[in-house]
This record gives sequence, C-alpha cells and structure tokens, in this order.
Amino acid sequence: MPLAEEDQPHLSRQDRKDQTRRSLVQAALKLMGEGRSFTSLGIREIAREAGMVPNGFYRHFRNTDELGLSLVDEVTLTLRQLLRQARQPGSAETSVVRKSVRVYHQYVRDNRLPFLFISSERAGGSRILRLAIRQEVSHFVDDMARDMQAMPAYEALPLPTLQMVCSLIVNTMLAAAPEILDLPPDQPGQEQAMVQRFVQQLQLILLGAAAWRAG
Amino acid sequence: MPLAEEDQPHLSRQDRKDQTRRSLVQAALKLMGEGRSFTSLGIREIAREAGMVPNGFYRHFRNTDELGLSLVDEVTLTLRQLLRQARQPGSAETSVVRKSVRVYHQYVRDNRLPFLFISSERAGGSRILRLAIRQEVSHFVDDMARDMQAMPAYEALPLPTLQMVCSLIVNTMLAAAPEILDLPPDQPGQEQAMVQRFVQQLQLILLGAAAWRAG
DNA sequence: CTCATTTGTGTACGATCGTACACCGAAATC
DNA sequence: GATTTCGGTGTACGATCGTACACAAATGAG
Repeated sequence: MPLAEEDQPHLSRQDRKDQTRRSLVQAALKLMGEGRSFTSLGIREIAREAGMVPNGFYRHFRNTDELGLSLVDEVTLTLRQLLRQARQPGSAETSVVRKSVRVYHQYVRDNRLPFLFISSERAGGSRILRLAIRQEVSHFVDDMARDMQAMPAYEALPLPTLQMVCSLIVNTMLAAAPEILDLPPDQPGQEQAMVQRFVQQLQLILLGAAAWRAG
Repeated sequence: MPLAEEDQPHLSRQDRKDQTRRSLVQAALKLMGEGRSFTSLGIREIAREAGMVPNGFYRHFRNTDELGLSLVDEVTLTLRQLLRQARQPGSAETSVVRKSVRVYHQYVRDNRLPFLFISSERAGGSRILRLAIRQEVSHFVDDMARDMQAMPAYEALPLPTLQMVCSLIVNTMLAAAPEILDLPPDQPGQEQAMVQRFVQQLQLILLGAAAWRAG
C-alpha cells in the first residue's frame, strides 16, 4: 500500500470511479431539473454537465437508459427517507392527515429534483425507466402497508387491502408532487387551495378504508 | 367560383393548410407513440414524419411548444368523448364501478396515443404543456362533478366536494392508463390483478364519498 | 386577366449529436 | 521496481439538428 497522501485523503481507484459515476447521475438529474425530459438528454450533454469529455461517459454506462436505472436507484433513497420520517411517532395533532400533508409538502420542496424525476418519468418516454420506477413505487407501497398494519386503526384489514389503499394514497401523493413544484411562488391562495384539496382527498381515502369490509 | 374539380373535391387554401397542420400534429403524436417524450421531438423529425420538408413546419408553428398546445387541443377531444360515453344510461349491472372500469380499460386501449400523451406529459418536461393539460383535466373534472351532482346518490354533496372527489377519481384513472398500456399482451393474470385493484380503489373512493359529511 | 399572398420546396450554414480510435498517467498487481 | 489495467483525454467522422434565404406553384382579390 502506498503512503497515504496528506492533502488528498487516499481514494482507491474504485472510489474515484464511483465518485465520477455519481457526478454523471447527478448531472442528468440537474439537467432534468432545468425542464428537460430524460429521453431528451444526450450523452455529450450529460458528460459536459459532469465536467468531463464526452467519451468518459462510456467508461460508466453503455447508454443513457443504463444511467437512468442508476438514477432510479439514487432517487429511491429519497423516497425511503420519506417513509422513515413518516415512521416517527405521530405527534398528537388535531389532524394527522393535515400534518402529514404539511410534512410531505415541505419534503417535496426540499427534494425538488428527485420528485420531479420520479413523477415525470413514472409515465414518461422510456419504458425501461417506467417499469423500474413502478417497481420501486410498488416496493414503497408494500412497506407503507406493513407499517399501517401495525397501527391499531387498521389492523383489522388484510394486507392486500392495505396495499390497495396505500397504492391509492401514494398515487395521490405522487400526482400532487408536480403540482406542488409548479406552483408560482407568489400565489399563496392557489397553494392553500391545492393543499386543502389534497388533505380532503387523503381524508376521504382513509374514511373509505375505515368503511371497507373484508378483503 | 371556379369549376369544381371532379377527382379532387375543391379545397380552399385554408382547408389545405388545416389539413397539413393536422398531419403535423398527428406526426408528433405518432412519434411519441414510439416511445419518445415530447421534449425530445425535433422539428425536422416531425416534418419528416408528416411527409414534408423541414421548413414547412414554420408555416404552421413557431416552435415545438406551440405544436404541443395544438396537440393538447386535439387530444382533449378524446377525453370529452369519454365523458359523453359515460353519460349514457348506466345499465343495471351488478357493479357500476366494475362496468365503468371495463369500459375505460377498453377505451384506453382503443385510444392508445391520446392517453399515452396525456398521462406522460401531464408531469413531463415541458411546463407549458403541463399547465395546458392540467387545465383541460381540471375542466374535465368540473364537467364530471356536474354530472355527478345530477345523480340522486350524490345530490346531497356540495359541488366543491364533488369536484374534490372527481379529481381523485380522474387522478386514479389517469394513473392507471400507462399501466394499462404497458401490460405485456400475454399476461392475463397481471392484467386481472391490476383491474381488480383499480376497481377496488374506485369503490373505496365512492365509499368514502358516501361517508363524507358536509363541505 | 393580373398580381399580390401564401404554402410548400431546395439549398445551405454552423452547431451538436453518438461513437470510434489512439493515447496518457496513475493506480493496482506482480 | 517493472508491468499491466483502467479511468479519463483528444481528435475525428458522418449524421442530424434548428434555422435563414431564395424560389416555385397555386390560390384569392382586384
């Protein structure tokens, strides 16, 4: 093993590779944040944004779709973090739904790029990406349903029913994300109306779940 | 007025223009049907698909976004037709929801391109298109809510509440569209599971709406 | 009939695209 | 310490892109 460099902490070749690979993924995400769809991104463009020469791209991915799958992995972490946050002890607030919506609203705004990517490519141009994202969302729904099953209010419902309910909730949440991100920053009224409708929709779903009989 | 041509019915200049304009819009739609996103389409590409030279594009649209807005108009007609179809007298079937889902399922398959466009560009890359589509969807929701208000089962609910419910229903329907279109044609089991979940989700929403109190 | 308008064509330019090949320097291996 | 491996660079090619300009043909107005 060579002497450790002082001003640059020793990074193995693999570490450096992973680092530039991540920079490529982040570059693609950033470009999509500027109003581009994934299928419109080019290899040269991504490489340039990542600060490297076009050919460097091929050292990490064979084409843009392959990068897209890595992008799904990367962005999925953000979703999992959301679920972990939701698992925190629910404070006794007047309305659990209202608080959840507020937390989600802020979370989407704090993680603009990941949500923009997921909600736009979930039905977007690349079939490979669509399927990958749907699988991750499905995974997320399953986790959420298991969490819900541990709650006294819903332990009477069988798991498949809970999955159906959570799928509906997640759909509603993901559909709200691009609307949140498109809100003009100087229209508090519009924002308030959207949030209220969002809250009511979730309340209605939970109301329906409570009235649901058998699976 | 000149003599009418026999083998080519007389078309005014404006008629011919509208015709090629439509062919451009249809060309863009067809290209998106081949797995491309709208923002990845180029002027040359669209013109070529429409069977004309690149520059011809500019005689009709200044850029692709402008064509996109026409595309939204074009495709919206398909949505309106769906609503008109739903207005037909609901036959007395065991489950209205189940029948509606079957009809919708077939309708989406029969109008693949319009639904592919709407559901993918509703959260897609072009902000202008996103907003235009959302406005049309919102319009659709309003019409649907008015229809629902005329039904005895829901006449007790105020219009804003019905709009909130219909928005949830339409969201669920639009989210189902790309899943329907992505189904591998040889997996009846997967299709059946998807349809069942879809039916249950709509039933749950209606159950929630029935239990809803006040606006 | 004449002439201006308008729709679609042909050609051309510079920029960017995906990709192939040779190359360099540093890390990894021996 | 010598040698191999490999991430990243530089250059180059043909294809396609958006767009500008001049032109042809047909239509509508006078």
